[in-house]
Amino acid sequence: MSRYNFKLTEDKWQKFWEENKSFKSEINRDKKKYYCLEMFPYPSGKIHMGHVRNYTIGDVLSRYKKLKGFNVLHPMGWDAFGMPAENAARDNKLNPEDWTKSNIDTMKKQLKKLGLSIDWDREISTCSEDYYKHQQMFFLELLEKKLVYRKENYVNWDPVDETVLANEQVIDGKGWRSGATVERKKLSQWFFNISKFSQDLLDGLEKLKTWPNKVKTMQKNWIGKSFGCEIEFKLEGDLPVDKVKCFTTRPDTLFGFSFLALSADHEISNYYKDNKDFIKFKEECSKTGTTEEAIAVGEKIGFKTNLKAINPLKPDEKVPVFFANFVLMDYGFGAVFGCPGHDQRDFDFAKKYNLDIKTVVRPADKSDNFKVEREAYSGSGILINSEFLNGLNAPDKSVIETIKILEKKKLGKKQINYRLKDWGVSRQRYWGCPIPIIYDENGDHQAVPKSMLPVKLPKQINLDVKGNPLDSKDDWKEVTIDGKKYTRETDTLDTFVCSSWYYLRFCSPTENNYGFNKDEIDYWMPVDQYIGGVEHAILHLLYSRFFMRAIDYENSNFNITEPFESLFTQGMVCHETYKDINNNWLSPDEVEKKGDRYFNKSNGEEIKVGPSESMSKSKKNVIDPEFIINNYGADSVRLFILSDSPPEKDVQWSEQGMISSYKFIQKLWTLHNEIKLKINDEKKEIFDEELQEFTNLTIAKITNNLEKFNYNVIIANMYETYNFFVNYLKKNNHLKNLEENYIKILTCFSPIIPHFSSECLEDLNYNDNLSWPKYNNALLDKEKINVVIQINGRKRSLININRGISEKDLLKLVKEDKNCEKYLSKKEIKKIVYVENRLMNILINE
RNA sequence: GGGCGAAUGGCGGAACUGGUAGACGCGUUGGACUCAAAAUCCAAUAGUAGCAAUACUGUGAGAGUUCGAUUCUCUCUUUGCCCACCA
Repeated sequence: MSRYNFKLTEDKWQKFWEENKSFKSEINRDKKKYYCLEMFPYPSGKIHMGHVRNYTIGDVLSRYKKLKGFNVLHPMGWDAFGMPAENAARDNKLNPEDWTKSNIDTMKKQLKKLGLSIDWDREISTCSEDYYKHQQMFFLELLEKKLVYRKENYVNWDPVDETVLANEQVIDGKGWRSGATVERKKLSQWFFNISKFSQDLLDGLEKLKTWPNKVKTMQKNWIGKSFGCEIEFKLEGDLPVDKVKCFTTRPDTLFGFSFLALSADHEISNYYKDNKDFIKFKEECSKTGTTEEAIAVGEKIGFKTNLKAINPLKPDEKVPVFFANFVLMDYGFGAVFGCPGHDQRDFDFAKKYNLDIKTVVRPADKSDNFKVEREAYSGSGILINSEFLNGLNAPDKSVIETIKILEKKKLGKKQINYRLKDWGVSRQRYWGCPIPIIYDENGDHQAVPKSMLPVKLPKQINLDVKGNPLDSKDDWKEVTIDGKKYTRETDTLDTFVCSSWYYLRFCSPTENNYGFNKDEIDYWMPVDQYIGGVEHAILHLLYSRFFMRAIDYENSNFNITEPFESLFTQGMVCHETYKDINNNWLSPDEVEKKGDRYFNKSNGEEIKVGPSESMSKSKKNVIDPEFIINNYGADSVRLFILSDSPPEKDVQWSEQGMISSYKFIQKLWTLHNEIKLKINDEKKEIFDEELQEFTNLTIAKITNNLEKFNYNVIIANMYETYNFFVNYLKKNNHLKNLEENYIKILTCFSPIIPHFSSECLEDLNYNDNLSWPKYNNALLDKEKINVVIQINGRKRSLININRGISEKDLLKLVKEDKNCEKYLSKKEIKKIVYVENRLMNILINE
């Protein structure tokens, strides 16, 4: 017998699958479809371990479903637009397209080495004209449906690079590249009206039974529905404004009203734009750190106006009006009614500016003399000091009652508010999908005629300019249509737009007239299982859910509204981090372990070992998958990446673990050859029940664990199976039923280690067309079973009996049992709990 | 500040619907093979006591429900993740 040569075997099968188009998927209405999708990768250069984990999980599922008889769609593509390409191209004097395409080539080869069951004929890339053409059409469609609009909005502006920065590019308030202090700047940008679907997106979550609750909760919070009331406050003062609207969830505390706070961007601020103190105040506001935490914890500051606001329920009561840094312009109406007694933030503000703190809610167990002192009381209770509202239960009853009263008096009305904001999709970047809009000489926008789509990105581009490179590309920017001159929109679309509909494109990747073909969509959609990182729990998934609704809005193309039927979020791949004495990060292959200590390979210095963290280039704690695949083989890598932790949790990369997976494949090969010998044995006469039972149980376990994503347990089942066979074959020969059972076992292993299984099956003259073995439920219950005997709840013995023995007969055996005898003799039995075939608990007097 | 999880040997983790806690792997220890090492194979491995049979303790802490709790309920501790001045 020769050693298992993973290189030859894996190459052979990968070639076989490719040449035979083993994973090609076509509509077949006689079969049930299964659409398995993993989040497509960004072509950053090389695949990383996170990809290996993600795509292995998806591949196991796809292969399993295929064996189960489903018509499986398992595609792969590239999320190919984005900033890294632009940066890398500028740094290396390349073209973003060339950089991206070469990365795709590399990564595609690497992914193929994993032996994934992917239909590569459906490969798509979002940076191809063929893809973004349809995206531009969608954009124009949404524009027609008024789901796209243009408005002014604040952006992070880098004054040195003259460019817009994404939030993650702002580090400590400074631009990541230039180091210049980032400014807020108003720019006119394109928006998708996602907030129109707030309620619908919220309701849709209810239908997603197999999404992790964690993700659903995050989306729910992100949408942020709150029930309350809009109230109009009359203003008095020396300005030509006489009223302002506020949104509140607690109108019932209106008698605790002691100030009104406006956002510094509120329209009333226009009257103060030349006021020196106000300008100073605004500057002060922008100083408090930029991190969200700093803003949340930061000091509350205000600017007092000469205005007075009138309490609508108590017209003789007038309170001061402030501008305050904690009031957000884009939530509610950019104005808050302050009730310091029952809101901590208002309380802090009132303390600082010496405003009244009125108590209008008391806890149920306190008297009406209760007074808010050290901190606001925001719990439930009873309304007090509130005239006609006194005695109401707060907040449940009192809020509804108050709204009724306000509505009757025409002072306000019930309102539901959402935190979800419209999606700004403009990016001042070159490497993205061009927005198909042109501006005429008056600056008015209009759609690029559909016949002129796609608006192609210019191939030649100078990236060494300030701001958006497209802005400087005059020969591209200026167009003449029917003799009229226009200027193109130079903003490109957020890459999240590309990934919001790619799952539709996979269904009909070559459809030329439209983004998808309805027949194909009807057959393949929705995605039955979507798999990816939890970092996309909010934006990507919400945008995709929005996009399905938006495309369907007023069209009704689809029978479905939710794109992803099930969602699985896998954990990250982690590794220890290493630092030398100068606090420089070191990569694992620069480090050598001797005993419990670690040393730098090149100079022998001792290394500090840090905590295990998600693999990242910046911390250098990365393991290159290609290197590992070349060394140990794809099956070993697949085995290891699944073995150590449940797929939804983080997994710790371990060289030891990797080696042991490699060895396991070798051991399986040795076992295979032993089994083959015994299968070819001439004298096959014994039909063994134990083997039959074991195989049946194993199939049951693996099947159930596959269904529940307990992939780590499947690896344990595989080891168990190996151990069983090794011991079993030592004792048993001339087996008639060995071949049949072994083939079933190999089939069960094949989703995890497909190359190895295919090789073994072929070695025994079985072809690839096997189906998933069924297990027999009846056979799961063995004749002879162990029953636990407890005495007063403590395990005292284990008795091997025939299934279904009566309580009486078992008790007899128990009394004879030497372990139980000493506890039971001369003791009175008070009670017996008998769970058939499982356990007997005998209660006695001690 | 708000929300959602998690806590089991030296480590990663198993445990169906409340019914034998610690499957499987790593590590460690001992042994076989070898001139030796690697590889491989065999055995042991929660803790305490014991030669052993066995007994007691044990799933973050404390209570509760139950014949019986890793699993259900309550309180607390620690920890992770997400969101964050959302009116």
